Amino acid sequence: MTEPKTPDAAAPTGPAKKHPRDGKPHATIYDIARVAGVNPSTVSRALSKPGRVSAKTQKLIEDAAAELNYQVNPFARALPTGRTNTFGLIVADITNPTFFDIIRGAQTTATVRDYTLVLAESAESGATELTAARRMMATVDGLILASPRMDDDDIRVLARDKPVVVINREVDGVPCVVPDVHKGISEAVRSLAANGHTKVAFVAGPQQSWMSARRWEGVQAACEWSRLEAVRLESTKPTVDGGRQVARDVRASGATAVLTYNDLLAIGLMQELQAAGMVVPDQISIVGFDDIFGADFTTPPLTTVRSPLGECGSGAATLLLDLLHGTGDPAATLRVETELVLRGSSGRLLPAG
Amino acid sequence: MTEPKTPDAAAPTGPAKKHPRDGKPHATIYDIARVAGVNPSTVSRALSKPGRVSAKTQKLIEDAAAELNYQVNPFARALPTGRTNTFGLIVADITNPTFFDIIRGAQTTATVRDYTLVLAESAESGATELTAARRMMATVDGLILASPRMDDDDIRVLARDKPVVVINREVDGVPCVVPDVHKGISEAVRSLAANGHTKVAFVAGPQQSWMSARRWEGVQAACEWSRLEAVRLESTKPTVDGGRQVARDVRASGATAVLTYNDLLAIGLMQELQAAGMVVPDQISIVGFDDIFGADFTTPPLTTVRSPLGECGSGAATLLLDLLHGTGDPAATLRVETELVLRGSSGRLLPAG
DNA sequence: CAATTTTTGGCAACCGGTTGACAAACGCCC
DNA sequence: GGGCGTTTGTCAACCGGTTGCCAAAAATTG
Repeated sequence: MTEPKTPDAAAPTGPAKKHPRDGKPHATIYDIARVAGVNPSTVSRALSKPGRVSAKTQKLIEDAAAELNYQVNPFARALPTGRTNTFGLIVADITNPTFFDIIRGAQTTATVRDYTLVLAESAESGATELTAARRMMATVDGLILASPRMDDDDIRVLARDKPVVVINREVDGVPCVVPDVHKGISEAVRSLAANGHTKVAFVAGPQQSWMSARRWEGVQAACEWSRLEAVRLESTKPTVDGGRQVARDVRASGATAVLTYNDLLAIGLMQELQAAGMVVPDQISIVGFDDIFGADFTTPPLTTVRSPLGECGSGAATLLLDLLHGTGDPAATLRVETELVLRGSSGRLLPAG
Repeated sequence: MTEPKTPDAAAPTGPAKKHPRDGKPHATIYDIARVAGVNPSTVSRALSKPGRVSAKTQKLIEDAAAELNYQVNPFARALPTGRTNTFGLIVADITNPTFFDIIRGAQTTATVRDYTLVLAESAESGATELTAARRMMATVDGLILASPRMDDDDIRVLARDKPVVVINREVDGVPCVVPDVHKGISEAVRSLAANGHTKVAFVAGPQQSWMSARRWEGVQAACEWSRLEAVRLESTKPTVDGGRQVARDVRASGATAVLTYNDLLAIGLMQELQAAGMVVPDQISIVGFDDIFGADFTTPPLTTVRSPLGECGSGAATLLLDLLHGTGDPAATLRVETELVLRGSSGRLLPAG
């Protein structure tokens, strides 16, 4: 490049390769071997293969390691073995609180099982997601995809390389964690029917969302069973803002109860309807999905079909870790139960007046 | 351990070392070298040192790499160089939405600058935090500590090893990103004074929280300036639940306006006071801190002193990355501005009646 | 006490890149 | 065409662990 040639002017603070920043380089197994008076390979075994060396040398080595306060170099270990004790989690959108709980669940399980979590997001784009996934694949032992936007086939290709677990979607041949919408939705619809509602609107989520399709199916089925009329409305995006925007369609639909693809839509919708002077739930009932953080901050607090998101995250992590350790079914689907959380935003319809 | 001795029963699916799961092992620079008819080191240079090889061989090598769809092995690269293109972020509590925005900001910046973010949490414990930090240090190029709970000295020790940036706290000699509470708080207190309040309570956060101390100082100073009385109340924990618990102390204090250490406390407090029949803001004004996600879901929506958390996250990441690339001041403090977000939970005190 | 089995530790190759030193090849000028 | 400086590519050592194989040492047995 355009660098001056004077060699001694090159390194200002001179971060000599190995020395992290200041003083001494980190201790290696060779240092330990020297201190303990044994061979490096013996140190390696003492530190990773329990029972392979005699108790005496074990102690010798451990003492030396402690003295030098040795820490394994994860890269040196990963290079020959391929194991990193790390797994990746890719979410569609970090902005979306749905994923907060999933992240938390996965993170917790990771820590407990002595793994490290690496996080990435796909910005709701299948292409970005695939890129992120590919990049991650190189550094992790396995991957969790939460609400993936990429094709089934892409997922399967990834899964051939290393264990992959999918959340909120079912992909043939890949282990999945999916909330079973049935119970929660039928509870919700039955509750609405019992409160005198006859026409229910469903505000759908993104087109590519597998989950949105399942929820609409569930709503249709439950409405049919309870002999309610169900109409589907589209949203522009699955956010609070999207909820506000769909408000006029909701009013135009003539439905007296609304289920939305997720809580954010429900919250935005409720805000907009209230701003227009409607009273919730007297004039319209609103039911969300997921029971995200903050769903009970609203007035009235939001009735919602709870998906145990934290459980999804930790369940997926457990599935993955089991897979990594050889136990666990490589094509198991973990179904978690949904349930209605009845709060104030749904209830009996008051006669107009 | 208690493992059976039969050696051939050990590997059920027998994952042959290198082969990820199924077929062929990944391509290496040696493979590329063979295909392109050059030396491996030439391949290495072509792929990482732009301009070091001739355009002709460059192309030759790139084609071969594309054909074999080569991906560098990050471990092999990290081993000699020590660089990983990864940095860590440790937050006190993933449950706490304050950190959501910080995570998001950091993550975004990381992606833009082609870094990977590794996440960990400390469960609000200084000891856990230090352990997590130590563990991470080995695998990352740098570290961001958000609202750290460990000692200043521990932080400085870490910072000697690799670049560290701290959010929400000031540590001498370590680059920090801190919201400057002054502007936001004085706006808030002035607004309260203008609305006829004379006695203000501050609900404090965790003892070890540097930020809580700064906020209390800020409130005291601003109250003095506006000639309001300020009292300090303690909370058990900085959560919605903690907010509920502190409600009786708040009533007992006789204050007509409350500032809380964070929004969660404010939300919990408001819920509890409303449940007890008090009207917000007619009987009591409530002001939170941070403007977290969901702060505007409440009724009335929460007035709060906004800290630009996303900006903190991205700012810290930028600081760190600059440090890693040699630019950037190793002891700079980035101050971000706070501001009052006036919503419905604060206002004029109505005469009792 | 010798013979045999089991432990235990050492040797050396390997994982897949990076990099300093050096030599061959090249372009340029007189 | 010889002398000189610059590219460009090669060699070989190295990063720090892991692991198969073997021999020495220790424990067990007849």
